[in-house]
Amino acid sequence: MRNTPKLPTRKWGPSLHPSRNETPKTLAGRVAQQLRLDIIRHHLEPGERLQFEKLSKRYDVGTSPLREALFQVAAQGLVVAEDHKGFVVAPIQFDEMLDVSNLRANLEAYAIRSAIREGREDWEVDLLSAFHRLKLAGSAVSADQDDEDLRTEWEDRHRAFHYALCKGCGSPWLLHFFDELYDHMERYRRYFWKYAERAVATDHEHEAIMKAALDRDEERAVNLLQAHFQKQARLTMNLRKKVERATAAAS
Amino acid sequence: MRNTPKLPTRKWGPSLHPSRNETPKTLAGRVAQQLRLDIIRHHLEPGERLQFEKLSKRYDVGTSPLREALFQVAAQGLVVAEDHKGFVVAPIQFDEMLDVSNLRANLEAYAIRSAIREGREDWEVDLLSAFHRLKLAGSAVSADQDDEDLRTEWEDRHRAFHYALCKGCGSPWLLHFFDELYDHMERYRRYFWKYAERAVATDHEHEAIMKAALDRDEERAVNLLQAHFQKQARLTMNLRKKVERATAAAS
DNA sequence: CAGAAAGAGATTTTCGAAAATCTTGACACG
DNA sequence: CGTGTCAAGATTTTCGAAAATCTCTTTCTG
Repeated sequence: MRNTPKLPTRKWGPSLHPSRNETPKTLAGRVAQQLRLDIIRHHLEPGERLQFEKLSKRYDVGTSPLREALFQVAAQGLVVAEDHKGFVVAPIQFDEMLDVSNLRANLEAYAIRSAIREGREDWEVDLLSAFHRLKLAGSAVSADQDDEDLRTEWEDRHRAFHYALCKGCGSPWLLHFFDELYDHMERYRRYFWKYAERAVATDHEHEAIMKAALDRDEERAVNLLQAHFQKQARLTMNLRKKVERATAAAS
Repeated sequence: MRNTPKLPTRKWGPSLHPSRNETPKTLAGRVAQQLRLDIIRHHLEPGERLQFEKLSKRYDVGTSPLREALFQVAAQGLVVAEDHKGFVVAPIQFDEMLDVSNLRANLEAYAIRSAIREGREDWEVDLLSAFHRLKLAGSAVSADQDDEDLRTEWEDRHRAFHYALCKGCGSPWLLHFFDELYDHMERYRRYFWKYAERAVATDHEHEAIMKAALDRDEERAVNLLQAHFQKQARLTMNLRKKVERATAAAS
């Protein structure tokens, strides 16, 4: 045993979404996180130009960390960068939303299959508790449909539930892609809050999926999941028409 | 028609892998590209520390563009960043390689299904020509198995072939993930050149997949594709043992 | 001798200004 | 009237040095 190389903290996998883990210790990292949230929650408008002077003031940082943050978020697609022309908040595009949704459906179906085959005990436990947390948030939201914070809490738990579903698959790369896609999905979903009627009840769908997963019934679980996504897609299509009518009428 | 908003250059989708499109106009972008290549082609060792002074000299740039480049590549997972401790070339890890391979198998299967259903004429044409280019490179390589440039040319065309296979699916996000994963895969494959016997003939496998795709035979195409990946996975497992024996013997 | 504290040196991170590039609008020309 | 050129202003990109953080060795203490 010559030289014991100091063991790395994380096991392996892509260097992962910095956002959901812990708060970064550098300015750049923290700004990147804030930027992500501001975009997902529409505190920055889709298509808005992100000028350095403005952002510098807004986040109270110099150009270097700002620039680094912007690149981090750009790599994820939430902002788009053009050389020598600066950065722009990614536009809202329905086609992209459907693309993201379809990919998620495929990815999660794949994940759930692996999880059902290989998921260990703690996967089941986590999944169960994630569902209950989601359910609680769900009833809170339906009690007061316009409370922003409640809604945000529900969003977080909804993400956590789907994440828990996938987690058992044991594929860091898949979970990484999950995070990236979910950020976009959440952004789109929040966009629609402005236009849509609220709170489509989906608790029982989630419950059914979870039960199938815990029963280790691969086909049933995947079918329910696919149906879950297809329903979302249908709703999206309807909203699309609605929104397009609304914006057309406004001009 | 009040104000015609100037039409954006790219249609939609994630702001995509800057690497394969065109050379960036900023220093940071160019350095990022170079960095990617240097890592994929093992001009920078796995696990190697990337210090600013060294890299500054190597690429002849200041800290700002270097830092930005590093973040771009880190977002892709080819380098890992740790706050206040700098950047490191992502280590080689067999488990991760299998993960990447499995995900690719799933993603490409999904893509090929969509492509077969929705792919237009130009998809078929591109696929056919990509295959021929691959085949030519293949025979060049088998004629001289140790020529680095030939090998690199083959790699590029191999990527192009798989890309062409997926391209018809019309999902920018999927193609984005494809690029990211393929970079890692290529890196691993090149890593094994050092240890493995060369040039496993796979032309006929590629040809069979392509034919099935052009016949629009979904099931056949997907099955062949899966088999293609499984074969790779088996080879990888064997190599893994080999390499581990080799490195164990060396210490 | 083990373990904590402190300081020097190395390295990363951030800042502010200089350089490079893009945009806009005025002006000249066909 | 449309088109191309040029300069001024706005904005992004890059540089080099200052500030902050980490690492490693030494020293001190129990």
